[in-house]
Amino acid sequence: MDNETSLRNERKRGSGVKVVYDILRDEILDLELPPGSPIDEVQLSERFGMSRTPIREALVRLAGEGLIDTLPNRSTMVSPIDFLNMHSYFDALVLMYRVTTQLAAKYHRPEDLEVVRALQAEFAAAVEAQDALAMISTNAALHLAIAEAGRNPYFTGLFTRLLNEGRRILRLYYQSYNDRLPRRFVEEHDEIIAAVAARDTELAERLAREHAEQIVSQVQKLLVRGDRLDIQL
Amino acid sequence: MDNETSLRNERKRGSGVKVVYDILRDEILDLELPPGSPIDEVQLSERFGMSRTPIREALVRLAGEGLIDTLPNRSTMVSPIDFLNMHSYFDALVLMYRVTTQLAAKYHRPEDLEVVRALQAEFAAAVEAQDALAMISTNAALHLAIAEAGRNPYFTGLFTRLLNEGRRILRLYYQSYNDRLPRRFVEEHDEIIAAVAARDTELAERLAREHAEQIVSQVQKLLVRGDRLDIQL
DNA sequence: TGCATATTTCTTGTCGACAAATTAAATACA
DNA sequence: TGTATTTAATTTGTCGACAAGAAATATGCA
Repeated sequence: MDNETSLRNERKRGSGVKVVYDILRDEILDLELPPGSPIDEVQLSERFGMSRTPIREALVRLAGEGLIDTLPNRSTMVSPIDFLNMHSYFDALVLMYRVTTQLAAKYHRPEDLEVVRALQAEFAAAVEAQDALAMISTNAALHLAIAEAGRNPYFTGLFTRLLNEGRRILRLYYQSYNDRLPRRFVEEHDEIIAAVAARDTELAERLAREHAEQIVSQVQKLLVRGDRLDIQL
Repeated sequence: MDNETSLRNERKRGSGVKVVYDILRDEILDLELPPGSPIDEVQLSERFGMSRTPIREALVRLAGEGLIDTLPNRSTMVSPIDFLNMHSYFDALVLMYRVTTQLAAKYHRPEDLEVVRALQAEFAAAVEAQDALAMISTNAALHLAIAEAGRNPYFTGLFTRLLNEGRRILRLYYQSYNDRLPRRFVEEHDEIIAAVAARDTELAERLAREHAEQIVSQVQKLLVRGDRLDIQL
């Protein structure tokens, strides 16, 4: 990728770290860098046309979010997906779905709903177009927008992290996303948004819970199928 | 502190970052570095007797946990405590109390309870000795041990962060911790531990919730009092 | 040939120095 | 005297180089 190194001289001071961080983060979440991939600092510094210092800073941040694992004095690699403790993940995901949606119903402002509805339209379009990748990302963006409307940075922070992890997992199985299930998700989204708009916290929470459990059970099915196919990570 | 610089030559490769990180983290949480304090890299590098590189790495990690704020190309400082959005904090704290205790009741193993009971004994001793600082730290350690028994790293991660934040807040008001309220906490802890040991998830969750709300309402009283005293941060 | 030891290679961790951005100080001007 | 502009000083961001630790390779010995 020489268009990255060519940016060497026109780069603003301090922006280098963010660029590297963003690109690597996306590549990890999109599985372009699959779990277990070795991360070589000099290689990256050559690729991005900068010294190892900003690269290392980006890597430290990625490690802080659990996206890469660093073995002291030894290699660093993309974090494996922990299929063994997946139930922990699902527990946390469902709870964050519930609580962020509930808080959104409580604290949202009119302008929040505009963003949410726009993203829901994008999600519906992705479903209509059978674009599984777009479904995954717009779905995450939608639920994150709802969470933002709840205005609790602690929950949105954890939820962001969980949705990112989910992006990696779903990426593995996006082929299986071609049945009619996504249409049901569109309807459920509409119901959730309506409950949020009506400030019905109880209903919003219940719908979010059912929606989340729906997704989880679906993903779990995919995981079981994956295990049978001996997918290794 | 020359005993820190004197470690210059006997330092193991790679340990420098951890040392700086741990020390700064404690100093921030104990309010030895109060919110808003400027963080100077060269000053720290002189203090710890190492170059700016490992110092910066430690600072990046601290920034990742929200303990310091970095202004690009400008100074970096200890993060202020956000009193305006305190309710977000309390919401998250109460929920984590509830969910981690509930999971502990579900998933704990016998050896977990030994650790928990030992920490509860420490907490009781701190209460008996009227040592407010020890109360704060042993209380956090106790609840974190309970959370660990629940075996959900996502929840324990967020809970750790929240308890740390709480350490900073309580530190502000530890003088006010001299009434008989802590004794009640000891009893509540005993009840919670008993419910966890009995694997009564519902009871454990309810007790944890009441316990957490107890603490929150108490801290809120302190905060109101603090505002009246015009404490600035 | 098989195994232990020594050597080389490779990657990371740390360092000192320089350059850019910002703030503080100093100077010029009305 | 007060304000605007220029200059100096301070602090961060980046760089290239070196050293330490671990892995890979080569060497020595039975």
